Amino acid sequence: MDKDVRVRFAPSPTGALHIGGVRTALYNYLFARKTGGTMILRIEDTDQTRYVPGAEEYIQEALAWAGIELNESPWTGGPFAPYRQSERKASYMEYAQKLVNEGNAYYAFDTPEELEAMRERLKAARVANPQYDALSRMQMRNSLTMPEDEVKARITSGEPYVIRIKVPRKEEIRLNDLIRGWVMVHSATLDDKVLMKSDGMPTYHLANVVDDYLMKISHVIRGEEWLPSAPIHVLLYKFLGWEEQMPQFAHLPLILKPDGNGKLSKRDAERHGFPIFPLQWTDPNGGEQVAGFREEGYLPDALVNFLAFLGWSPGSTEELFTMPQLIEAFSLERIGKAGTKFDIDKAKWYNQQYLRMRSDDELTRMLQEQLDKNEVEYAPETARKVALEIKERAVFPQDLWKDGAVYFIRPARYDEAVAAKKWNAEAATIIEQFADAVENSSQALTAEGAKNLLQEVLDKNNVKIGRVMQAVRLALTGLGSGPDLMNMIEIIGNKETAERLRTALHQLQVNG
RNA sequence: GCUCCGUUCGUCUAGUGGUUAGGACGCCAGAUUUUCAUUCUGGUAGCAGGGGUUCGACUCCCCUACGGAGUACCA
Repeated sequence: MDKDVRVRFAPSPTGALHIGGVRTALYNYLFARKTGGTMILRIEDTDQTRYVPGAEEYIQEALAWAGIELNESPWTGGPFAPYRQSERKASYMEYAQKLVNEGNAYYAFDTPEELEAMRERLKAARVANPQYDALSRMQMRNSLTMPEDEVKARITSGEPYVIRIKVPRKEEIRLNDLIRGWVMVHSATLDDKVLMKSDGMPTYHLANVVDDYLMKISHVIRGEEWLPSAPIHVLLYKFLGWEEQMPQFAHLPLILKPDGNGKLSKRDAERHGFPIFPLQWTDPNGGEQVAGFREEGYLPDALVNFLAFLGWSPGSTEELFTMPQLIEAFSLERIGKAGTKFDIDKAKWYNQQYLRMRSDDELTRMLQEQLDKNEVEYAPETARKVALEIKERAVFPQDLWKDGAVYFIRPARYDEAVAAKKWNAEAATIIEQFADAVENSSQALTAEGAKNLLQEVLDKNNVKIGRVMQAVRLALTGLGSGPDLMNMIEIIGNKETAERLRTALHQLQVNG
């Protein structure tokens, strides 16, 4: 019988959400929607020393921006609240206690120095796997090596202690990962992980198992970095008597740096000049500011599409998928096993595709935003025409402004290389006559009208169009490249056109 | 070191014993164009290596190499 699908994304609020985290959240979300299940967000804040103010708000805003909706979370609430582990603190000790009572966990009083000494000792003895385990625990200070009343006395006297899982000495632990198949680990290679810390908080291992059980999580979809500790989690389900309710696991391939190898880091992103965080993030401590995809002009649906394809593919040759289409096509089986290098060029291509699919209204609004930001005066209908004129060549919304500025602002200077090559007496003559013709034109020039007018001038002087167009462009925009000039004349109008031509005639030296 | 995971064009990938190994990004070339971009067309380039199994392996098994992750009272 199938359980209801309930998945969770469980970030810890230690800073900005990494792009890999966004992908993990996305896969959880797609799976939940695809199966008609429930998407849950749980904040894993059991390490108070690493808590960063603002991180939670950041996570919330980032997911909302990406279009990842939450059915249950600290913000939306839900039947299994609270969704913050720090607020569930009370429940963990109960289960840890149960584990101790049943002989599956024990109290340990070792100081950090003693632990360090133990590791050194084992290393010196050339033990292959120096760790706190079945072999070494009987040499340590814990409830397995101390009389019961001494343990009690230490605890009641307030001596700090942790609770460790008692990993069986010899046992095959098997787990059927949905992406990797059967994974088998021998218990002897596992160490007695701390379950409850001396500050009374659980570690990830205990907290995630307890909460996943209590929240009736059906599938744990998380990064591959968790695979090595998954056997510990399996053991906990077993010890707690929850084997039947144990969720299915799916460990996602990692996102790697674009060159060389290794996990993608903030440093790699900076080195290559692309963001790694969905939103801009300001470190509340250092005040350091790092870029976000959103601020760099990436469209959320483009980023989502790109991210979805980083480790997953629908099996068809289509590449453009909106969120509903992703949901429709998604399946865990089609997630790859191998790590994936981050390719920003592909992300840019997606952005370009999505940008040009935006409606005329949206494109216009994007340009207007840039115009306002740059304090440029404009007529709304002009902004619209320019936006449509630029749209095919833009990758980011800010390109609309970058390439569109010439429609609103006269050239402040003229590209010297182009001037040297294309500006000559012949061109100047044509441009002068063209300026006259534009001024004398009784009606507002259309692109076609402008073209005809120019052609007349050219014919009269017996000059081919290719010889002067670049000069006209230079006169109108100051640049050597750009969108169609005749359309530009129509957009900026007769007067502006003529004035720009005159100014250029004035400013540019004729040589040759 | 130890444990686990992985390995198809530069990159993302399709491919589940018999394919000219397909697509996309990038790159290169050509066409179009008033330039650049767009668009279109074409091209470049790959099964890590070695053993098996089989009539036949990219596909299944083993080994090696290489890469990654984990190895905290962090998640």
